[in-house]
Amino acid sequence: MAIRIATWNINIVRARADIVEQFLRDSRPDVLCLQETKVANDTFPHGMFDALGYTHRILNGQRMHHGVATISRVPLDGAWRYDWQDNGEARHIGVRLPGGVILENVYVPAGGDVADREVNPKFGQKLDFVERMTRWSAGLREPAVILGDFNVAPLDCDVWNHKALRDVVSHTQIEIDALSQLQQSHDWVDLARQFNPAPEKFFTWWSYRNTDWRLSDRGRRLDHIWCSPSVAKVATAFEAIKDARDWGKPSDHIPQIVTLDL
DNA sequence: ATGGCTGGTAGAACCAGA
Repeated sequence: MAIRIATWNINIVRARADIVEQFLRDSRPDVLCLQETKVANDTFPHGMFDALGYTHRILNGQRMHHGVATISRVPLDGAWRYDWQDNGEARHIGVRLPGGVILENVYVPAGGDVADREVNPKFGQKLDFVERMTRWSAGLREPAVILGDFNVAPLDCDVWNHKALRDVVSHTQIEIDALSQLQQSHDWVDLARQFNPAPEKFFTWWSYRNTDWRLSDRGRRLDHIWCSPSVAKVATAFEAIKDARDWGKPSDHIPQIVTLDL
């Protein structure tokens, strides 16, 4: 059975009703993992998803900040939520897909402005979050997909200008090393790069502050879909919907979709 | 040209995003 799984940092789900609907009508993924929903669970916009047939929803939201949601038109089994910062922020949901593979939807902390945990506690929290994820991942024994906004662009070709960004949070060596440790802990396969190998440039986020984001193309690849080696063997297609960066009032991130023949 | 924008909240000469 083929299942298509999407991830999208939606940057406030209630502000994006029109483009979420456009995406679901056009692309029809089976499962959509959202990050930065920025809405409490009791005010989540359920109606728009029901109307499109996405009747299975697992939420981990909070008012104003962070928040993830896993939304599906196929039944999901189980739900678990990890707090890798141990500070109550809503940044993770795990579910089990039909067929048994688990799906982990994560919003890694952005990490603030300064790449120094002594002067910027948010940067330390980001590194600690990834380190705790790594400990969890090292003990994981079942086939899995882990995806979402990891807020790290690891490769030189994951940013518009490697030299210009090497001291900028999201592309510093210490973050890249932390993400590499996480990846090695389960031999996670980076599906975007399986289908679009380096050194091809590949971005998933462009700042709102570029007046012509497509022309200046100052992007970064912050959003990722990783999977266990056994799952990577049955990944048959990968799409990034770059046009979504121009839809209506857009998110600054674009959706990506993987097809798995489970 | 790393903030030039955006949305939400509060009623800000603000905050966070990354």
